[in-house]
Amino acid sequence: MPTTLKEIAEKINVSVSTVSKALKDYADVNPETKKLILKTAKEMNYKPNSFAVNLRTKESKTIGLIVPEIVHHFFSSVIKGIIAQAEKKGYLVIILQSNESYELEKKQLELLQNKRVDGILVSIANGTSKFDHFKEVIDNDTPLVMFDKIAKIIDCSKVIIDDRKAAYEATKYLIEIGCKKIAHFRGPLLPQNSIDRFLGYKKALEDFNIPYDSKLVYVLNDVSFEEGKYYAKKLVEEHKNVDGIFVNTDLVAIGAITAFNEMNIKVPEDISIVGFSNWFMSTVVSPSLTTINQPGFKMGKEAFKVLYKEIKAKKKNEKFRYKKVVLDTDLIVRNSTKSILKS
Amino acid sequence: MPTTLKEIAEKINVSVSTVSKALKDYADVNPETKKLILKTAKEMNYKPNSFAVNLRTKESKTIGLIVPEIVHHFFSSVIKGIIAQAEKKGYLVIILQSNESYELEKKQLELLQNKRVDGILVSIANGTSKFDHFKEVIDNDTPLVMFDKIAKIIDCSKVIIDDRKAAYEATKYLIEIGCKKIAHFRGPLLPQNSIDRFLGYKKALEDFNIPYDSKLVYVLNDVSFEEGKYYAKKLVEEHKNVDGIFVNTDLVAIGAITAFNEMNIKVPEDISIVGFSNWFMSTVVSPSLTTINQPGFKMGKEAFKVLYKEIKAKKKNEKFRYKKVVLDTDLIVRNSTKSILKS
DNA sequence: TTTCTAAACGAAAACGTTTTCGAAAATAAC
DNA sequence: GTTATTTTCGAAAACGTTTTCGTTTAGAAA
Repeated sequence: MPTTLKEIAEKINVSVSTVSKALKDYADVNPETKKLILKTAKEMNYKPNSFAVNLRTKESKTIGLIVPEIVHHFFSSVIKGIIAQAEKKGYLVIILQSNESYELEKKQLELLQNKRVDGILVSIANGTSKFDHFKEVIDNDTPLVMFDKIAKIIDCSKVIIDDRKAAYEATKYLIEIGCKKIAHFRGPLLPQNSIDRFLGYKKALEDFNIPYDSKLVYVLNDVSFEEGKYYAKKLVEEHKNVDGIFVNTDLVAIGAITAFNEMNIKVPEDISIVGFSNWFMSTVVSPSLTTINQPGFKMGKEAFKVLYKEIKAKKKNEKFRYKKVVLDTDLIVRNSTKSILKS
Repeated sequence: MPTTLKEIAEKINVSVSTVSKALKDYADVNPETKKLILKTAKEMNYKPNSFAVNLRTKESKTIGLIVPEIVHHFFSSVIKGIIAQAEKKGYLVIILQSNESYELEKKQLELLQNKRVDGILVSIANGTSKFDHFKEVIDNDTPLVMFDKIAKIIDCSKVIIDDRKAAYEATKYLIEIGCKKIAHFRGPLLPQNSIDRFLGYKKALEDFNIPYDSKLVYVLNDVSFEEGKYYAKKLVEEHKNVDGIFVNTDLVAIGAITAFNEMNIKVPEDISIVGFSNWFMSTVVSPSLTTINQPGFKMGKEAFKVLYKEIKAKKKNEKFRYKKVVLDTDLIVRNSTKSILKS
């Protein structure tokens, strides 16, 4: 049904090659005929058959993206950034979600390679601890860049934040406003981010001569509102005089705030809370949550930019070095923290 | 670099056709040779070149999806549903976002058609009031289904909720718990959903003999937390004894709750509030928000199912009737509403 | 006139698959 | 032994591009 080069060619009695060349602005076609071709192409509403173009050029102007979860403020921000940047460069984005599962992640990675996307963007599932499937992608010569949840062991480009530094800043801030006994709520052991945030917390305590107490570190079973509530209650049962908490994730922090509200413990007067991620809901909760801003949109844009460079380099058979982009985070002070220093 | 049919054929001295047929389980190939072909194909790690397959079969097993906004609890839920269902059927999903802009939506629709996706799923931008670009898609014989934000004027399959009925239920509930003076916060005039929700509100008042007062209906400039706060304050300035509000969207309702909290007006004791959408944050705010659950994930699944049927029908040259799927909503009662009837 | 150059075009291969159709070989029927 | 049928295979076209390379023609140079 759609117009083809052949039909245009027949209509005005030239060859297919000439039509193709005219449309692609080759030099060896008479300006007059070119004009005619362009005109009739428009008249016949010609649109190149992308399947044929893909086959010929061996590229699809499409990339694949795997995220652990789509319904998630941070990841959807990243997705938005990726799509926005990709669109600028004429690329489309196929999105898959691993549901934090290693098996799914692996299968989807194969799926994307079989579809022959030009490149792949991935944030690793919590469930993956083997990384051979990523190696295969790289061996396969498919450009790959990881973002946010990365595998340190895999040699490829990465776009991340400095979790450790950000956690350090958050904890340091609590110390600076006068907190003396600072707890930490963290997620499960696996993802590197959890570890790094914990290490940042610990380092800040050390640097400011606050003794580290492992009993003040709570490892949650999962990152949820309920867990936040539960452990906030547990914390007040088990400890007295805790005046600050650095929480792994906003959602958990909000759970904690809710629990404190219910227990009539005043946030921030009695206890200051700092979250992590700057989810939208943190602006909306009462008191609004002091947190670390994780630049999702920007991370998405940067991730695509890096991938784009790799795709271009591969096309020209150029060598390139893997890049590691570390994005700045910043502390956003809201109403869940307050200085308790006497001035 | 990747293995082709030709390479397999040469290796074991058969023709390309035979290899292809063996891999596709045609009847006219000797079981012995078939076994051999399958074996060597596996050894050589053969993966069909999807570009060539697309060109031959004229389908890409890929659909396009346009949403107004990705960073949005409802839409990301829909996206998740679409991707999940598509994956089951072996389809991939290319996602674009219109940013509520007509121009972008139009351009992206063309983009997807030029990419020759097998079908398109779309939720219409607030900014579009002309619908010719959708007509073109249909004339072009590309399966199209609209969801949530649809164009009544366009004849195609649709998956929606009954906004009017849901709003009716919400308002009816407020009446049943004893509210006598019920305000309504609504979004801008354009999207049909806003209108329908308003009509449901109005109808409920009529049915229960509560006089409709247009001064109690506030038309917000945009759907935001701040607008919710602003109009909540305005409401208490302009009216006394308002004991219930039906709000267009959770986010606005949460803004209103926050404003009431600040003004020391007790929710739900002094005023009951019902939202709309059941965003995740509604479970997390204090008091938690009574609201209408909008089944995003299910809507996504259903939308893909309908599209899939159309794709299949088109492939077999069958006629099909456009389908209209109306999904159930339900009222989720939480702590922002409370009966004020004397028992 | 002949020779050379440049401009303009087209033939054809190639990308890798799918599928039709005819041919060959093997087997069955007679 | 001949004829009919089945089984198995492969040639080739087709999908719609892109791109190389050769050919033609016109004009310039000699």
